Amino acid sequence: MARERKFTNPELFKATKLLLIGDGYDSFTFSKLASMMEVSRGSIYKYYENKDELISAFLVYEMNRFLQDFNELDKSGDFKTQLFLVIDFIFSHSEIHQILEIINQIPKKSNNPYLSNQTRLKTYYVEMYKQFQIIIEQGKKEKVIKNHLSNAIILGMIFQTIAIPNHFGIPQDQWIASIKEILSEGMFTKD
Amino acid sequence: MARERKFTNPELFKATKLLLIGDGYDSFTFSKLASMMEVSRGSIYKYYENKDELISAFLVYEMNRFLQDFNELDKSGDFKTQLFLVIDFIFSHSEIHQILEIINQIPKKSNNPYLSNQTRLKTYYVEMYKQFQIIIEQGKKEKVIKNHLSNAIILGMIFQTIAIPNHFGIPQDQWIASIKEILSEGMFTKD
DNA sequence: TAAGATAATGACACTTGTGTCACTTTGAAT
DNA sequence: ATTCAAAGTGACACAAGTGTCATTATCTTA
Repeated sequence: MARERKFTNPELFKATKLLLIGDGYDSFTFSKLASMMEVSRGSIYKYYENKDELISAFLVYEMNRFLQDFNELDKSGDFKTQLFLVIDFIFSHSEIHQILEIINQIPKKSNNPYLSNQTRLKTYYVEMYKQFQIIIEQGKKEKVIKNHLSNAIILGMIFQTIAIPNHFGIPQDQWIASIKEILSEGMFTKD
Repeated sequence: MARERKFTNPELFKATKLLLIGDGYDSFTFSKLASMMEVSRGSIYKYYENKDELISAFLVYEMNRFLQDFNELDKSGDFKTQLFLVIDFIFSHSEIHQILEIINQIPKKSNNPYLSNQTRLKTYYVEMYKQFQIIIEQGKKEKVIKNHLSNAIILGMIFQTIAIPNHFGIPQDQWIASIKEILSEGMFTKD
């Protein structure tokens, strides 16, 4: 017994993603979003009180999907296969790097009373880290990964590499192959 | 036969750097800068037409200093020593990563007639790349660096690593040592 | 087909930043 | 001491984003 909605939440998030990845957090405005959705700006306020609330909800949505996809990865196979599978996975979800950066750009306000999206985001973050830690620990146990390297640096290196700008347009598969090689064996020749 | 200035250019750039590195390009405003310098906003307009012009000038200034410092590095010693010297250097100038990112955030306008700061910035960028390329090429000639890895990816890996967030507060020297090790020998144990 | 619940709209008041400029202040040179 | 060029100021008009809300539109169901 009500009017039909002109847009769904997933549609909203799709447009949000485009704007966020294209222009970044600061340039994101309800005006742009509304005109992209061909909807009045006021209507968005019916569902989200402001920019930060919408973006938080969007990030939760994205992280959720990311973790879900990650959990569906094939967990069989030896460690090396699994590590490379994970690297491929991260590359095929390369927006995750920008998304994680946006999380830190949302100003922390002490407004929401109970479990706000902000807190939930942190939970997801920790959850993601745990998942990766498990794999790394396994690698160390199997003595494939050097034991004296901290998990933090290994995780950091893997995540950071997806953000390396490919200025010279090297083909994606060659690019990824090189990264895998450097991460595992380094850039030096064997002596 | 004129009044004394309340602030010098280097002072202006110092404050600019603080604001840019702290809050990023988008949040940078003349208001904040003026209040940080304890000067009226209008006075800054005496020297720079707008935010973009000031930031361009600042970036030129910073890149200049960076390249100058870089050129003063000890160029003797074998390749490995030199590479590690460069990595140490980049880490001790870790703001360079954020500065390079800001360059891409300045909107490109077709206003300035001749050699604008924007073009000069590109020149510096290319210049910097050349300097590093030379070292890498030498490494390849000396057969220390694997020949089949593209310079782009080697440079990218080195630069990107300085931006890895050290969430767990691992001591700087241990952190850098790990990065050097991974970059050169990888994270896998020798089989 | 009329009711009424919900969706959407657009105008309003407010905030923050921008760029300009007539005016005031300052201090070195005469 | 006076002059005056350059430095500095703050008010003004404008632009763009924000959040609100009375009003209008649309769809379902009874």
